[in-house]
Amino acid sequence: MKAYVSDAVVKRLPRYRRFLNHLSEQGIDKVSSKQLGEIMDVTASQIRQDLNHFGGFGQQGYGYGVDELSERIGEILGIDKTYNLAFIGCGRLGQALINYLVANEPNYKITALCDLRPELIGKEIAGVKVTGMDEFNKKMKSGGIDIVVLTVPAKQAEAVKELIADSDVKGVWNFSITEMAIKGKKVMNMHLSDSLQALTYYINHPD
Amino acid sequence: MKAYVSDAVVKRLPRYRRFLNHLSEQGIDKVSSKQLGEIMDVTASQIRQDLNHFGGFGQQGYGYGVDELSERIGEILGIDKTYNLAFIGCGRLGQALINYLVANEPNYKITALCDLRPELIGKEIAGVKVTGMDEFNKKMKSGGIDIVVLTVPAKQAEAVKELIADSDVKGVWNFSITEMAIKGKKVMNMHLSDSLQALTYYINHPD
DNA sequence: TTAAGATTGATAAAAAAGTCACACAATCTG
DNA sequence: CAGATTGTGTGACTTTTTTATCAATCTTAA
Repeated sequence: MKAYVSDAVVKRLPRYRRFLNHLSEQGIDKVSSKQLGEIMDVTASQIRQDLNHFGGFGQQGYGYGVDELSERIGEILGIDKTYNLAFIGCGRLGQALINYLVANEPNYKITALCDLRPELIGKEIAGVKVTGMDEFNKKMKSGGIDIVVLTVPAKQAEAVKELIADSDVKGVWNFSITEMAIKGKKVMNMHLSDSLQALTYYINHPD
Repeated sequence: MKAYVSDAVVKRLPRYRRFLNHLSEQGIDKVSSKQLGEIMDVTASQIRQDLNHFGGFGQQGYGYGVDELSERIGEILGIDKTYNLAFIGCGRLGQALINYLVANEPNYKITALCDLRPELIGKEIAGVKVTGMDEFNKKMKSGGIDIVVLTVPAKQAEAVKELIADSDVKGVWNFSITEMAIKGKKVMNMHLSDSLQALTYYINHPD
């Protein structure tokens, strides 16, 4: 078990898992680092080295058990445990993400929802009632929320920064245009349009 | 003008632009690389070196004009020109993205929409009618679509791969779980849940 | 108008981070 | 037992980031 794991490795873990799950769906139950590398377009070396950060999951002369490795990577990521999510902003994007998580990521529990728009307050989404900010603040302060998902305009994102900073929330999945950095909290800034703009660059600069 | 620009630089360009636009909104019209670096938490050197790939946009002894630099970066990215987008999949995520683009990115024109679900076909979103696949195929083949946005389940994503490969589409903004690589097309694989899983890792491994 | 100070554009070089190839004992499969 | 493949380490290599220069030239204030 290595002490430090680089961002590059962490980012690759979910990708390994995705390909492993795909193999599993195809009924394939074992895979060597060489085979997996060919499918994923990375070197066998890198796969073995990445996994080596966390210990040995394979068997010499055999390879890796597809389901087992997927599960182990899940444990490394911590996605075998459950997490309570609070959504700030329940517009189209918020609802799309809720929808997506309910369908694909059962370990992320939708626990609290809020929005400023009166027409959304009181509405039930994925079995959870949308509340206004006052009630939501109380819920945040009473604890138990692990991750906040921010799907609000930049201005409102700024406004809830302090609320998050004062809570025991551990992470923020930030889809707002604002870039967040909150002391003591992990923030994943998504910036969807950045990626569209980068794609646009590449479209205009084919090699 | 340098020949090769690394991915890392391209990815930073939209971020520079975001911060510049934020400064502009605050009424600030000039900024030095040093100041900008402090705000963005990067070194002044990196900013100057990144921009140096594309030519000089600043003035000695003065700094950079905020609006001008933002505009220039926009030109480098190519987002000063307009692009025609086709959406494959008009569920919640598709609609959320359409909504977002209409509000924030006027140069990306929603041109064609399709979905398999009968209840969506015929519906109008952002002034464009959702069609079934047959009609959509025709539209794709007749050309003029620059970017396809994929917001469908993995299975359907696989099915449209060929359609995209045979079209004159230049890029794919892929939100499906499938990882795409299409010869001659630029693909930006989004994989939202990968980032949530990486965030989960960091929550469990605070430093 | 002029001098002082600031800042860019450009280049080079050093440092850090990340990737890859190779090696080989250990040990599993068949 | 033969063949395959992992776990692990090492070193080379590539890519990216950072630091350091310094002439050119702009702004600003006197």
